[in-house]
Amino acid sequence: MAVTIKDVSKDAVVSIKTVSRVINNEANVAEATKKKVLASVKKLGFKPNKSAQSLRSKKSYMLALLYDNPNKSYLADVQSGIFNACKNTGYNLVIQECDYKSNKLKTDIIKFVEDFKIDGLIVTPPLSDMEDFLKELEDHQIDYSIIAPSTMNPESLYVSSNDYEAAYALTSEIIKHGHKDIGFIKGHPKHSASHMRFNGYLDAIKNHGIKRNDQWIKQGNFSFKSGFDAGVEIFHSAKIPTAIFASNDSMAAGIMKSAQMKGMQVPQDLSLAGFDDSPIAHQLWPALTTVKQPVEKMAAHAAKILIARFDGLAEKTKSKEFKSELIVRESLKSL
Amino acid sequence: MAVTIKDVSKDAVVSIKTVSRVINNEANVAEATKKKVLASVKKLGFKPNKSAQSLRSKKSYMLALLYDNPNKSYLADVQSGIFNACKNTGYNLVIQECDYKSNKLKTDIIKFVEDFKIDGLIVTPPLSDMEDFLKELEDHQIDYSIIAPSTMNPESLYVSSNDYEAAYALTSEIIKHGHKDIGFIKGHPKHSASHMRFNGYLDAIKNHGIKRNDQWIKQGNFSFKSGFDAGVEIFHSAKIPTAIFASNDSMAAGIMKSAQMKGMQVPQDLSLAGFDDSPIAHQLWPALTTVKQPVEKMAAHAAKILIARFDGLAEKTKSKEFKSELIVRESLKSL
DNA sequence: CACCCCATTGATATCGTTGTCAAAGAACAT
DNA sequence: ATGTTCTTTGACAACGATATCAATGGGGTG
Repeated sequence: MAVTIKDVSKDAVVSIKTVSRVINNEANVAEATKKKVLASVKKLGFKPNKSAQSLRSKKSYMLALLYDNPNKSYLADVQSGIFNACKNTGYNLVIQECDYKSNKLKTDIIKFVEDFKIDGLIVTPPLSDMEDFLKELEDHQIDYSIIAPSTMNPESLYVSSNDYEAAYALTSEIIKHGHKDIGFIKGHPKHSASHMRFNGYLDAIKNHGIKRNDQWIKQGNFSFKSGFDAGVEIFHSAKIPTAIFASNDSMAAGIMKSAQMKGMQVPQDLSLAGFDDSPIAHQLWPALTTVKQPVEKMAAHAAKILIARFDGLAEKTKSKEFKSELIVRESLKSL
Repeated sequence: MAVTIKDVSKDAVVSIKTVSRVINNEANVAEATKKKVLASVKKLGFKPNKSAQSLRSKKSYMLALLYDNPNKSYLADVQSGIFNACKNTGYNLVIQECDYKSNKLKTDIIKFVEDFKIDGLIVTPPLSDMEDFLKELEDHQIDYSIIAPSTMNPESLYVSSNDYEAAYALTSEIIKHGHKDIGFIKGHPKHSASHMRFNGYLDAIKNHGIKRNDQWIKQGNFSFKSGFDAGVEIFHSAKIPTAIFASNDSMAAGIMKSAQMKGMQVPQDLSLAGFDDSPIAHQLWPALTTVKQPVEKMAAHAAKILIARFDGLAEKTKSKEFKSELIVRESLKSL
């Protein structure tokens, strides 16, 4: 039989309520009492029973990760980060796959949260970009923390990355390698990251005096196939760019394939850049020049600020922007 | 305030215990009573409170997925399968990352299970191959279900795949394409799948009258780098095989890179095959010939048999072997 | 010195289920 | 008719925490 609060109270010769006060860090407990109780807790190896706590306090100690993103490596990183943040906090994570296109999305999620008494949500793109969805959560007083928000509302909890700057930097790097004819493959239109990356690209070429050529700018959706298709289209045009910047690595891989099928060599005939530094980026040959976001750290922080809010420590941990890192690999060549 | 068992008992005019009996499908409830109660449950939208159930019944309704596997796409698939199986069962999943090399592994996991009162474990390779670890679980009477066991103990719960046969079939397919000089890259030695795949390869070449050439057989560990290194070694030898079968896709990608860096073309100069059908398999060019396992379905089944055991339905859902599927793509060429 | 206030502590009710055990009634055997 | 067994049902305790509210006592105030 496990150790209960009762055992501790006996051992420390105080009431169970006092033990409860100590383990919940409540105010108004004499320092001496606190020490005594903590000693007993340690001695007996007491761990509060989650079910009993939940039952009485109406909290589940469960966070849920909402996602609708086919990128498995991204999902794995996000999860991993959240798990690390949850460690030793008493909170646990459940994963909830969603369909952002479903018109039942809102009601389904509300129901899910209420059924499981989820304490808070961690929302990833593209759900994080759906204003009406977030509004609905607020209307139901559901706490949430956003990874990659589209607008940085100072009152909401979020972690963001500097996609615009990173795309600007990567584009500048490509230009620095002597390229002037640079294509761009846009990401999924529902992800705000797509627009930030695109704007970074646009501003970078503009500031370097390069004119935008819409023949080389294609709409993709972050999938390999959309990259491949975009490549086929671009390589069909009269003049072919010397470099292409795809909004993520999968699409860059698609372009690489379409280029190679056309008999072009990367990077000799075409330089290529992606975004995300997913596993494929370095497993391709040539390996992709790309941008690495600290996804795990971001996810961990998203979880931390959410938990901090529950525990009334909102002051200490705040929303934050994370910096990405440029990774230059073989797929980018100087002209 | 949510609907409780008390509300239902009032509405159906029975005792709360009888409601409890009905929702737990206990025996010895008159058919008429059962109907009456179920009607009230539906009418009021009653959902048992998990915390209260857990507290009283000493069950957490939580399964844990144990893994120590760098393959993110595999992890995502396994998870996804388990989540699907959990849906509507009342069970939830928590993920636990492990370090199979840690000497604290056993005690850590036991502690984890006891702290969180985990009802059952789903164990993936390479943990599933550690006999002593599994023994320890049994000694502590912890229920578990294995994905890809090394030995199929009829008394334990498991889902397996026919790695041997699949490797045999794939090797035969390579031979059918006219290849006689076929290299092989072994997987991580701690994964039983590695040996099954290797044996499939060995038996296939033997039965086709091909002699084993140990210069073309290299030890890998499922990582891209180990594949790359193996490729470098092989291509360094006097005679180079016309085809290489790597025990997974990442290693095949590594070989592809090392081949291309040597100026060899795949599949013109070298045919290549992988295993797993991970995302990279079709994002490479040429796309990899490989073997696809129904990982999601397997994981779902692993969860199902575990839950069935808890619910005393062990008879209906049993351990099972799943069949893999050969996927022939561009990387394999006829000589 | 009497009074009040506030910090500290504890007795007990409570959360929403399941477990125990006994009672009531039906069914069957003698 | 009586005793026995089995099925069905309910009253109440119990799980292990937190919440409420009252009791206690030390310190400050007039």
